This record gives sequence, C-alpha cells and structure tokens, in this order.
Amino acid sequence: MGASLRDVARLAGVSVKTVSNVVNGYAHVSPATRAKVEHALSQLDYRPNLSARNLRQGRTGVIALALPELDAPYFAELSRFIIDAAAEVGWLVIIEQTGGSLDRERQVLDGVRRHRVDGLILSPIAIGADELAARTDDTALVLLGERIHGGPADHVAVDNVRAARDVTEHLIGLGRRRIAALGAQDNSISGTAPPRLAGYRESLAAHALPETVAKVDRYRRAEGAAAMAALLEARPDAVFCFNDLLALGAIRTILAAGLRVPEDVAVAGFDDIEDGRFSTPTLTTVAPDKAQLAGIAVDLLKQRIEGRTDRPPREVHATYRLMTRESTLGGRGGGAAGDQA
Amino acid sequence: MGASLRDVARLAGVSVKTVSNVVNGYAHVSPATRAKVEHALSQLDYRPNLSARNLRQGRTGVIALALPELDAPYFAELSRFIIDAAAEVGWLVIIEQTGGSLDRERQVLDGVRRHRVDGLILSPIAIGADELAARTDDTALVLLGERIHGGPADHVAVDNVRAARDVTEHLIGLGRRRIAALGAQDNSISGTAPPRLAGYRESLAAHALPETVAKVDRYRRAEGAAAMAALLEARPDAVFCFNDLLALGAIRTILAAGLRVPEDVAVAGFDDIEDGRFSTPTLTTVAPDKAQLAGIAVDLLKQRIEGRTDRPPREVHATYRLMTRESTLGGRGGGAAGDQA
DNA sequence: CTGAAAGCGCTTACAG
DNA sequence: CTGAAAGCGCTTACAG
Repeated sequence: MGASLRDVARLAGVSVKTVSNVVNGYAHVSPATRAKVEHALSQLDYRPNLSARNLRQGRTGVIALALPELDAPYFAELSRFIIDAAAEVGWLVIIEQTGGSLDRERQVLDGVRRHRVDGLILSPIAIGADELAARTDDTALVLLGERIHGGPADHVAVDNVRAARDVTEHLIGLGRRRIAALGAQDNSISGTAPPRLAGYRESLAAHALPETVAKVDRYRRAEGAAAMAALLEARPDAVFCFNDLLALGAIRTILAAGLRVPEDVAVAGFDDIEDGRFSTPTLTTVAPDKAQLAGIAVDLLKQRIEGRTDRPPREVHATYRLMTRESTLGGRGGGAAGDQA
Repeated sequence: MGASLRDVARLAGVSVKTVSNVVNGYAHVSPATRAKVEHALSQLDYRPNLSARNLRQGRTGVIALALPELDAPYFAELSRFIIDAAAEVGWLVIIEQTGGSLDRERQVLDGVRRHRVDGLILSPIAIGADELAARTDDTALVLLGERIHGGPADHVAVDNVRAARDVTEHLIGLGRRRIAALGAQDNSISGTAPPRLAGYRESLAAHALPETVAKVDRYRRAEGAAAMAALLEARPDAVFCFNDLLALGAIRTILAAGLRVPEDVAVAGFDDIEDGRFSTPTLTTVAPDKAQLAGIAVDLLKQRIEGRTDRPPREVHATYRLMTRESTLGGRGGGAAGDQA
C-alpha cells in the first residue's frame, strides 16, 4: 500500500538507516544526502508505519481515557482538554466508557489495553482501594477525581470537600436554613459523591443546621428532576446538587411545581458545564479549572511513562472557583449571556 | 515486560505456531496440547502484543472519529454511540478534534493517521467536494452529515432539507408569520447549515412569507445569544435555530429582554440534545436517531475496511422525529421531566 | 495436528 | 557521516 523505508532508500540510492536518520531528524546527515532523501520521501509520499515503529520501540503513542460516559457534559468538556493536552506531547487518545460499572473499571485496570496504549487516565467510580492496590498490570496510570485512599496511583482532582463546604457556606450566608443535598450514591466508593457529602455535612454541623440527603444512582438530569420531586416534601429553601446536571433537573422540577428559583428554593451545582451559564436561571456552581486538570493529568502520566516509575504516588489538587449566579442570587446574578468570568 | 508467544511455547513445550493457534481459537488442536498451552498462557498472564499483530496483519483494530469539537453536546452524544457501535465489532476509537478548521480536516483526509487506524469517520465542515474528490489517501472513509455532492465517500445523515422544512411548517402551522432562521454560516461548505437553510427557504417560499437570516461563526450558546440580540430588532414571532445550542442561547436572550417564549417568540432547534429536554421552556427540536446514525456509520466503514472498496459510494439517510415541546407549544408542551418519547 | 522459517517495517547498537 | 545486520512479536504459507 504505502512506501516503506526500503523503497525510499532504493529510490534515493542510500541505505535504510540513512533514510531513518532523515525521517527522525537526526543531525549529522550531509546536506547533499539529506536533499536526495527528502526528494525521494516526498515523491513516494512516505508515511512511517507506526505499528512497526511501536513494535520496535515498545511505545504506541496512544493513551486511553476511561470515564463513565462521554455524553455527560462535564466529561465531554474534560475530554476535550485532555485530547488537546495529549496532542501537545504527541499522543493520541482512545476513549473508553465504563458506565461506572465495576467490571469495566476492573478490566481497564487489569490491562485490557496493555500493549495498545502507553498509559491510562481513569475516572473511577466503583473500584475500591483494595483492588487498586492489588493491581498487577503495570501500565502507567493516573486517576481523575477524588483520592482513593492509600491507592498506589497518581491522581488529580479539585479539593471536593473544601469546594462542597464553600457552596454550603454560600447558601448559609444567603440566610438559607433548610439546605438539602442531592446526589449521594450507594455504589460510589471512589467517585466524587463521598467528599462532597462530607463537605456539606461539615458546614451544616458547624452551624448546627439539620441535614437532608437525597440519593441518586446516576448523575443525570432525569435523576435530579425525580429526586427533587421527592425532596420537595421536606420543603427545603436551598439544594446543593452534587453536579450541574442534577441541578438543572432539580430546577426544572421546582419551576414546574410553581415555585421560584431562588426566591423559594436556591439551587447550586458542581462542574460549571456550559449549560448552566445559559440556563434560566443561570446556575451557581463550582468551576474546576478543567484545562489545568487535564494538563496535570497528562503531565503526571508523561512522567510515569518516561520511566519515573519509582516516584511515590502524587496527589495534586487543581484550582476551582465558586461561580455565583441567578439560581442562588436571583436578579443580581449573571447578565443575559451568562457569567463568563 | 510481558510474556511473548515464545515464552509461552517454551513453557508449554510446543512450537510458537501451536500457541498462536490456541490464542487465535483455531480448531484442530488436540485437547491435550490445548490444555498444556492454556495452562502456560494463564501462568504467564500472556497478552498478545498488538503492535506486532498489527504489523503482520496490516490492521490496527482502531478507527478515528474526527469531529469539530467533542464538547458540543450533539457530538458528545453521537460519539458515545459510535464508540459503543465500534466496540461491538471489536474496534477502539481515537477521537480527533478539527475545530472545523479546513487545515485539520485536510490533514485527517490526507492520512495523518494512516497506518495508525483502519478507517475514519469524519464530520466535515469546511472541506469541499473538489478536495474530497482529489483525495489520494485510501484509508476507508465514512462522512457524517450532509452529502458532499459528487464526493467519492459513503456518508450518513438525516435528510436535513426535509427536517428543516418540517420545523418551518410546524411554526407556520402555529400561526407564526415572521419566522427568522438563525445559524447560516459563511465558512461551512459541507456542514449542515446549507441544507437546513434551503429547507427553511423552501417552506417560506411556498407560503409566500419573508425570510430573515442570521449568520453565526460557530454553533454555540454564546453565538446564539448574541445573534438573537441583533435579530430582536426585526421583531420575529418565531426563530428556527440550526442547532439546539443556538436555540438555548437565543432563548436566554429573549427571556432576558422581557419577552416570553413561545407567546412572543417561538423557538425551535435541531439535534435533540439532552439539555433541551430539561430547559425552561423545554425545546422543540428535530431528533435524529443518533444510535441509528452511529450504527450505519460503523457498518458502512466495516464494509469498506473489509475490502468492498469497489462498491459505489453510498448515501444513507437516518430517521428523525420532530419533537414539539414548550418552546413552540407553550404549556401544552412536555411534562415536568421533559418529553422522552 | 504440529513445526521451522520467513517476513511485516521499523530502530538500534555496531562497524567502518 | 553512512551501511549491513539483528531483532521487536507476531502470523502465514509451506512442509511433514
């Protein structure tokens, strides 16, 4: 199909090694030789066979990004940044959807893609510290999301406990007293639900306020809407939803019930997906620096892949900002086009 | 790092070929031999080196999905289905973001990933029929979105002209007479803007109604909001936005201007992203069958990859439905949790 | 039913 | 500065 190094070498009248030198940009090739080779290269429209190069080098130039579901806006936005960050160091990204299933997370960790990828960025939900510690596959790994305690892998996340406290304090500062949390999960050991719940609880306890916690299976609008319907009976005056999709679903239910947001019920989310900057009302939320998260993840992975495999696991916190908008502030919130700050 | 076929063969006391036979599930291996081999396989935790296999077979088991941007919800949702459909035939998917740039689309088509992927699914915006016809790379290709006239590649899309007509007729049927279109594009030759504009125009012409067309550079909420602000001076009583993001941005502007949706301005979109099922008001839109789109794309690509390369290019239409919701119908629209039909 | 050998297209020591 | 040879780990004819 395509031309090989040998074809180019033959046409240029040099050895395969010399062509390889030119292709790989090694210095110390005489100008005359280089010119001959380059001419042959372009004449044959040579493209290196990456399978061969990979076989020889033991590298693929590809990493896998394993996340629960690509069509959740937070993960779509994050993936975008990760693909871009990976491209900058010359990597391609294969995306793998786990659906948050323990089995799929296990497979990924056990190395289904060993030899296919140089490294792995995983956003875990179901896998626990024990299994992670017992992992035998040695593909380079970086975890996204909250720290799996005692886990042997690098990971990067925002400080979810602190951010959840910030949100709760914001609601308390607005004079709200019956503040519900929406988004606890039974099946999530390593997801972000536990630390967010912890932050919420710490704040309420510090102010001696009562908690109301609603659980959901998945972090999607429909679940937020349904959970909110049940929650309305408790007459909360504020709801902290553990992600923006839940918040958007919850708002829909509150408005449909004839209540006002934020006058009757203030609503805050987490993630700062684009939807919340243009919804009516616009959504108060925690905005993780996604580009930073992606950059750190790729950087940590690069260190591991390049052999600094002895280094102790690192825990890195990315920065975040609390974006206060109409869903808690009312008219004072953002402008017409959403708060872009 | 990992064990090779040779290691397994040595341990099992057979030849490499025999191990390969077992690994690849060939019949005609004696039960005793098979047992020996399988024991050695599991003892060494053997995983085939895919680079080597690929080099030998000339296949990678990986396809590329090239689209404008992954964090646009429509593409995120579609990607999800494509990854799933690809997984069913044993393929992995690399995602490549073109940003709708002509250069990036060219690179992809010219085979930057040749040898790295077996095939390519491209959602083009900027590339034209001429360049496509002049393509020299012969990586299997399927186009997503509107037909590039005379193009040499298979493609799959909904019938955008007809769907746009349906939307416009729906608005006319509601008694609207000053119907604007939002989403025309200067730089889009092969995107979906031209056929949607054509469908809109056909309907208006058939009813002798005047057109008002607003252009945007990109299909995002912020651009919809900005374009709508300008459009408001023309006092439209309905707006057909060429995708849901533009519609969501437009609604935000209309509401912020103190007007009501749909009483003052009815708004319709295109794509049926999840956001529009939970926004306030819920969004009337065209819902392409995304799972079907993805399935067809993967199927067409599979045919090409498996050698039916002689077959003339095929144009396939996926089905769609017009989802009428609150943004055009008002209170009669969907229920609290969004129309799931 | 099983084995020995060649070769996919590279890169990497090793010579010169 | 350039070349000849080995080898990465597979699979595929070809024998037996």
